[in-house]
Amino acid sequence: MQYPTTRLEIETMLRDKGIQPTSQRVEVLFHLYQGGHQTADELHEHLNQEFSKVSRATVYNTLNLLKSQGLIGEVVLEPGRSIFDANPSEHYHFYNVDTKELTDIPAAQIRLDCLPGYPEGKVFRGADVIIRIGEPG
Amino acid sequence: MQYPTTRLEIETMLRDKGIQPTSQRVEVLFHLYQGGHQTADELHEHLNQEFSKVSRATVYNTLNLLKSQGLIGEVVLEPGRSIFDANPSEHYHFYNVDTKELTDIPAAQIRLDCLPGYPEGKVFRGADVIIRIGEPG
DNA sequence: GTCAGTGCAAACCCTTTGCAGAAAG
DNA sequence: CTTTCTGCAAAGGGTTTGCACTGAC
Repeated sequence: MQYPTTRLEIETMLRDKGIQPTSQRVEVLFHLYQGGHQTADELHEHLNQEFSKVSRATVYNTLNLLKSQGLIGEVVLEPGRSIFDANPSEHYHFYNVDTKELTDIPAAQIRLDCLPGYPEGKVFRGADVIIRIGEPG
Repeated sequence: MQYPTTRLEIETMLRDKGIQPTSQRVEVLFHLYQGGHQTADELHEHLNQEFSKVSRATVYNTLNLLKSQGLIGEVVLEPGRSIFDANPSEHYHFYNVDTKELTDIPAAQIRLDCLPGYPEGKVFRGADVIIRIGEPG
């Protein structure tokens, strides 16, 4: 998957989705695309280093908006640790428990369909898969 | 997997694990075994209906203790929604998005090993798999 | 009598909300 | 000018912590 790389491309993409491309929204997406996986708070800090001022509330509101529009994803790693993901399409994750690093696994590399089947009459609505890895020993 | 069913069996199990089997701890486990999957708060409420008094703090402390000792598991469904699981062994979950019901999937029914492999030098440390299902349409 | 466990309330963290001011169309 | 967005600060929910009390050995 390839993300828009310039602020202009992001602006266009937002407009296409019917989302007003305010400077804060463009910056949030721009930075999320650079980092790949970031918590709301990390994003907030990065933004306020390179960009004048974005409030925490706006970062959260923007992330929720983008998520509800299917432009980004969210991964819950632990009770209090939620990561936003530049990639909104179906895919899974390695979580390095030593470095706390998160890396993508393409959906095709895991076969969730090798099950007996879903419960009677139910259909697939998506899956969260986090494979924890670490140093041997 | 079969859980201890009586308080006496639970007491014995705790003692075997080197955990002091206080009445609160036994009750927490007893109720978790009955419900299967419960939030800390649900457990706290159930306990205070049938059992004299267990504080929220003790419920949380006990659940964390039991989890750290590998006697129970925890599943994070959403940022603010964490479920404790009577079954601590490797297995996965269906999450019914309509009813919010959680059901177990035996580990053998999903082949996570059908990957190219783990990143260089890393080993498997466990996996969280939540397959969201719902009514068709 | 000593040490571990419990209960309460306050503290904490992350996230959301209400409202006034600012910006966009 | 109207509507939407932003920022701030306050509120919210779930979880943890500090400390005195209770209970187990």
